[in-house]
Amino acid sequence: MSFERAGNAPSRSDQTTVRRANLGVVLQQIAGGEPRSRARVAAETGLTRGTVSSLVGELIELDLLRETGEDQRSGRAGRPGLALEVSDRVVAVGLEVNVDYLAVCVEDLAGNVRYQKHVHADNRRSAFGPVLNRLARLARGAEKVIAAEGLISAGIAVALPGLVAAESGRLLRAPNLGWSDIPVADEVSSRLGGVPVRADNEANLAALAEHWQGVARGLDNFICVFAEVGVGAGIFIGGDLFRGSHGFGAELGHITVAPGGLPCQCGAVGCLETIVGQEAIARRAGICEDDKRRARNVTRELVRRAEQGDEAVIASVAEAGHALGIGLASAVNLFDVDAVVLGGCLGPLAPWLVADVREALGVRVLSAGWSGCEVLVSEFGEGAAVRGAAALTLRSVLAEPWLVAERSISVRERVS
Amino acid sequence: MSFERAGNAPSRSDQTTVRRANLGVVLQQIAGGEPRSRARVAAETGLTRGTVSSLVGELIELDLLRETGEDQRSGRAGRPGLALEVSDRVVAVGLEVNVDYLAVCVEDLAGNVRYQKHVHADNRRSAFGPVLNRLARLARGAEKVIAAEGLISAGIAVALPGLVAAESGRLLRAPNLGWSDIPVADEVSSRLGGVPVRADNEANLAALAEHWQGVARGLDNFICVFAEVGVGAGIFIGGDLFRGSHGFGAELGHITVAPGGLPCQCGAVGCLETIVGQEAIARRAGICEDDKRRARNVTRELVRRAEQGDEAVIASVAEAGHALGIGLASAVNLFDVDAVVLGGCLGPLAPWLVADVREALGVRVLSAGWSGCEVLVSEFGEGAAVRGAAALTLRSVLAEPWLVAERSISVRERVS
DNA sequence: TTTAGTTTGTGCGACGGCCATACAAAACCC
DNA sequence: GGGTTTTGTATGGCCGTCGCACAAACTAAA
Repeated sequence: MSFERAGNAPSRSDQTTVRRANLGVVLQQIAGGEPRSRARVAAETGLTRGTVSSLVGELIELDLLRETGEDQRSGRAGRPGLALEVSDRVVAVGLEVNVDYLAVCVEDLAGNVRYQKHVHADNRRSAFGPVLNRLARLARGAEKVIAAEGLISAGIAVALPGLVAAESGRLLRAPNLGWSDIPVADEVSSRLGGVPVRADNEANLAALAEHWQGVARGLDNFICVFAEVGVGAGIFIGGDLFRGSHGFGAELGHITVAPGGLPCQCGAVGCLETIVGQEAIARRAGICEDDKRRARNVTRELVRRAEQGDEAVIASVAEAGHALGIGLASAVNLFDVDAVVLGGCLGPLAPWLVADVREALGVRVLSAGWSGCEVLVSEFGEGAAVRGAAALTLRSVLAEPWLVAERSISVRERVS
Repeated sequence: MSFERAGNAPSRSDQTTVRRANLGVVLQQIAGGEPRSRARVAAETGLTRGTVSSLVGELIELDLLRETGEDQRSGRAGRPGLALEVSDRVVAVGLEVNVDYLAVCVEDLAGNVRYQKHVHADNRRSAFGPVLNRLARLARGAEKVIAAEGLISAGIAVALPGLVAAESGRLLRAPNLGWSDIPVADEVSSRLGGVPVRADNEANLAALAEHWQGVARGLDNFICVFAEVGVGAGIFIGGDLFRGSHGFGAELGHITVAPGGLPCQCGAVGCLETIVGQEAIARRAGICEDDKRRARNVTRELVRRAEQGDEAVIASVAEAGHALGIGLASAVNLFDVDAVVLGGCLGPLAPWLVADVREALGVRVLSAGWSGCEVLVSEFGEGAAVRGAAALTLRSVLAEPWLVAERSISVRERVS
């Protein structure tokens, strides 16, 4: 008790703190745009050319940067600089467990997808053991590719459709999978020989993906709605994922939008999820269980019918858009974000609901007159969450480059 | 364009960065609890005793710390340490403009109120010029006290009932004052001879006060509802005030809780403010304009009648509690905070609405099972916002102690 | 009273980081 | 080809923390 620090006071600094911070600054500077020379990085960051040289040297040593020929700035006087780019050798593995599929991807620091696999599987009523076994098999496939191409894995993360305690990687509750209180990160880790594994909510990771390589690139404050069966959201504040005190934040699906409405699984009444979820839309549109089974993918069926002009579907989707707009307006009034990204099944359905969302936001957002809140549509298909899982690791590499040394050592030990 | 840094990348570090960070760490450590010796600070922060000695020396030089006799740890072996405490000479001035009063306070780093004044004034339809003149007169009174007692002013901040752009200190819109787009910070500053002045929303500052010296001490994540005529909120996330992208966040009053409800001033329908605001409660309780004028203070009248068992009032307040609970549940589902603080007129009315708020939160907060969200009642009366205005400056002194040198120099120049 | 043991605060040299400066290399311009 | 400009590196200086040593001040025990 007597040794705890008051509040969340920042901890002490040190010369190594300085070094680490500057390693991050330089790396992010170079990763954040086109290739740059050392001199340009120095000018942009305020560091000296000499210091940047030293930092870059260390980052090259760590395989995080590489020199790629000359800077293309033809015509100007002076010695040309050597272009520095982010390395294509350091990669991260993303995994995803969802209701009807499993997925892997391997992505490098530059944002290129180096490997990808997506397998259908009805996980609704499977026990977690066999499902995680299959997931681990996918992961080992990815590791084989990584080894074959001589890449360096910086870490593994899993996207999960439910409430996740991000620090421990424990899945607390996933109603749509029927799982509860499962230490997914540890389970996956032990199946892969003890490599460290992280886990997080799919909506959070989808938001991360949108920020990393999606439509929200460059936006530091936005909300990413991620609707499938349930409705989740990932919230970016100040360039970082907002998780709340306990990591249970952003439960947009359980905002009350219809106080006298339908009962929700969560025990309350009139939650957004009872109107906007895939199932809810399908039900209102008169799509029965048989139809769903035949189509295998509810969203695709909805899109098909909407394209054919099915009025019941179009009306149902529009109703979802309206309710979503109301819920989002509350969220925007609270978070004052620059943009809202519609993801998951809302992407394909966007043509029939964006207008309603925009209208509701225009009317209900208090600061609409000062700061318009854009409505963007995700361009990832089902891949947002896996991509985000990889991005989780990649972002932490950029923020804390010095950790790569430790990470890659542990991997090398494992391989040898 | 070519010189902007990618995203919100942290800027470069330096040895001075280290020094400044550690000055803050040491100062906050000492300010955050009972008096401590240098050795104890060293043990708690991880710094060396030597380094702490050096840092403490500089902080004493800046008048931020002082040695107060010996550490009271009788009985233990060894040389006793010299107790270090936060100085009582550095103070901040808080100002407040509200609908029916103006206020000042002078508070020191230890949280003691050194001076305080509260004057009634109907600012509803006054032009801003005369009102700010009166406010400046109050501020000069405070400055006189500061000079007389040999204190050092670290800054001035103003609490305002409306939308404020915190960086510029500009009041964008205050419906209840009838003001819009007024550079309050600059106006007050020029009336005080050019001292730097900041301005912020009253709800934000009330939240700051609750965190600084109120019921939310030690809580890093909470929402402070601040209801008077309008309903605002200040949100603390990770130990800091959350302002959103443009500083227009936390507009809890304009969350939709009754989609088919009453029209709101803001143009939307069914906003929380139409049910929970002072006027709304009074209207439902059947308190007419004459009653209000006679009582001069609507809240006190409501409390009086509720204490006498007036059923219309009690029902109206309970209805407000219910609606507030619904709105807060949405906010808690999004922000996942540890606690909710009821402030402003909700403090006195708490006995007749806390139960309803608690119940609504219990039912509607998704994570209620894992992490109970406490409902706390503010103990500040009308003083929360002024105290918060002072706290705004005091907190920044703790976080950035080295700035005090510059600040106090500018003040000394002004005085001489 | 004396002695040993413990804790505190300070002084000194070392180490590690960045900055300023100087300098060679590699382009462009005339 | 010489002058100019820009890049990248090497060197000495400055600053801040760390580790260590030491005197001061107190407790406990002989």
